[in-house]
Amino acid sequence: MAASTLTEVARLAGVSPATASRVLNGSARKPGKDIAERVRQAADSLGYIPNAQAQGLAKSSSGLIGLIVHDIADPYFAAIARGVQDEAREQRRMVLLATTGGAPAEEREAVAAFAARRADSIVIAGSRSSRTEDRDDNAELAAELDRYCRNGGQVAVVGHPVVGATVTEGYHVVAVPNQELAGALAAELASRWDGDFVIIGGPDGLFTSDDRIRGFQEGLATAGRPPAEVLRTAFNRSGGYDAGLELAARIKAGRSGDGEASARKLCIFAVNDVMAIGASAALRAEGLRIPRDATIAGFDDIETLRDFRPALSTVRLPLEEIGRLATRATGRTAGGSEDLDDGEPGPVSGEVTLRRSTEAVA
Amino acid sequence: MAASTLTEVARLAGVSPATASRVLNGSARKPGKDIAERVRQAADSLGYIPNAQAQGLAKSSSGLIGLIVHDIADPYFAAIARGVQDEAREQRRMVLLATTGGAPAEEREAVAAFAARRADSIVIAGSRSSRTEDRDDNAELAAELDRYCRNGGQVAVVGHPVVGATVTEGYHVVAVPNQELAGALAAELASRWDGDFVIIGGPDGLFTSDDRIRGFQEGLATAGRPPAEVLRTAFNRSGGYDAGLELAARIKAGRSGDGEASARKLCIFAVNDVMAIGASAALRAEGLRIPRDATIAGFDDIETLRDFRPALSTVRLPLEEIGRLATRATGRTAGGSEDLDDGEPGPVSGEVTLRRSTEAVA
DNA sequence: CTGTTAGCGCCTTCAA
DNA sequence: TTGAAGGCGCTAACAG
Repeated sequence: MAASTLTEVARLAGVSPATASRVLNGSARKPGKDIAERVRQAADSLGYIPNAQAQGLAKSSSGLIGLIVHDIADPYFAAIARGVQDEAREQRRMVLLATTGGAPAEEREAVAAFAARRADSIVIAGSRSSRTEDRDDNAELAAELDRYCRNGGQVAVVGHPVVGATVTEGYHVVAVPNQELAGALAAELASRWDGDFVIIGGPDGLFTSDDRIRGFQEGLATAGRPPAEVLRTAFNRSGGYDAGLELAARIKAGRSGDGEASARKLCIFAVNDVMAIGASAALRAEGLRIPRDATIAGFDDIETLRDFRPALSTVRLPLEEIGRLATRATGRTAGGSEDLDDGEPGPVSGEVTLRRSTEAVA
Repeated sequence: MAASTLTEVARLAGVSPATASRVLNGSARKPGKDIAERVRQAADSLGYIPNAQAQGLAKSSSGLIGLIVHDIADPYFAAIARGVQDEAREQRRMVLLATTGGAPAEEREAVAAFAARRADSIVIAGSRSSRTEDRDDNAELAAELDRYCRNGGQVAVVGHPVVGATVTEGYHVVAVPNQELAGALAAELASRWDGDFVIIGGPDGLFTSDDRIRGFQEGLATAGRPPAEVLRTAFNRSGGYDAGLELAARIKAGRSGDGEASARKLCIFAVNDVMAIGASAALRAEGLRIPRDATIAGFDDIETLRDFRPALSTVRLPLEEIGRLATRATGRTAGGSEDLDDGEPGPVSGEVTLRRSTEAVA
């Protein structure tokens, strides 16, 4: 037994499919009140559910919005996804999910899949990368996106534009001031801290990571500090853990050592909270304590991690709002009375949040 | 400029649309090698992307799988979502996401929306509830699901069956042994603990919560312990926090008090990790320490929370696998050579994991 | 092995 | 206001 169709409803109500269609959807012209009622009754007596595929085919628009993330279980992406989902719900659209692990090749695939499903818009939340190994894939991704836009699709990217995209129409970027905020964080830390700084960063070429590193270094420079050493590692908890082990070894060596300058307490900046937590875990595992033996700060202010102790200093990012903004940027319904012609989403703002993990301790 | 169609490709290749279709998809019959090549070239010279909506309409099947969760930003659901997404990817299907906050009315809506999109299957991950206030909505949800199944849809529910569902075909349940595991946890704790137990539970009527409470009580009984008091609160972090405050007050009162039995150290069981973390935060905020002043255990073993200190005793649940199993249960492709006719997914297994938060301390 | 002919379910001109 | 006809892009039966 298949789902009942509009034609069946029409027949039962004794009208033409066209009329039934007009009743059951917000068509421009309104049918007679009496007839409308008959149709509606027929519809739910049959448990009629419109076939969105057919509707989509006919109107060529699907009410679908595609969301691309690295990993939906990563709280950073999960938070953004929540924002996207919320906004989509308000716009009465549905979210299609794709996870790519950050590989541009898979992102390209995802875009193609969304295009195939005729998604009205696509939100890309994962960080862009400029690693040379990804160059070709990035080019293909850009091409795929261009095509998608040229066919009328709307794209919003969180953070950085996709490398090599050439189309401008329908292409939006939700700018995240990673660099400025990292700079502000560095400034704050430098002002209450006279030890050395170390940065735990993601792989070279990851924009988000690179921006935060650059900003932090600038902040240090402005404060008259020398640039911090940068440890490159994976952009996740285990990367943070590895780097943490490395640092723990150094700290211990410096401590038991000959009392050189290296014995000054280290302030660690991990380019995201999850990495910072990993690093903290490693330090702890090596018997070091925060903020006693070293201090540490992260970035993002992930909600789930706020109960950690010592509380993690970080930069608060309105992740949910970012998701919402990205979605909204792609969702302008035609014919708004607004004067502003769908201006780009205002740059989001973050906030340096110092907590216990970077407190100076006697 | 609209996306190019199969017909255009066919024309360019000088063949009929049917032939083009046969080449470009894994049709049963294989066209001539030479002709196939021509079609393929035409296709990607035009940047052809098949219209999934049209394909779906023609084949009445969409390659879509609907996922319903309470909140995608909750790490519990995020983990399950990852499993679903992984499996879907392997099956070359896409995931449609819906979040409902746990309200049966919204779940019903989501099911209807999935049905409209002709999703091949639906995975429901949120806990069922039997609260009387939800009775009507639950009934409607059940009816909607029944209809969906009758129309050939596949449904998998994590945990408990939906209340009132009457159809059996296409209807799968991934059983989670909440009760048994909670019992095992209670047994372990009781064997190394002689203080009082308290349970922080979700609202009355939430199956997952109720099962875990019941199991824990049984475990206590088997160990010859009196039943624990149950505090009802919201099924999330802030619920845990509230209950934690309440308990903190009691502990402090008992401590400074007249040295009655109430001074025995309390062992708290929160029915999920997130609540346990909330409760811990409250205790800490009130100046109490774990496991010194009270001990606490949770349930789920959420990955992101594993770095908390003191490490949280809990019951490990293979969340990702649960998502995968649910998806697989709905995804049997026709014509497998398997002998087993799509048996229900084997019950998942969890594991009691005792860590520092329940350690006895001098 | 290829091409032709019908739809899949709906929307949207057009004419009545 | 309502109905009839055509098409959205593709697949699945038929014929050749």
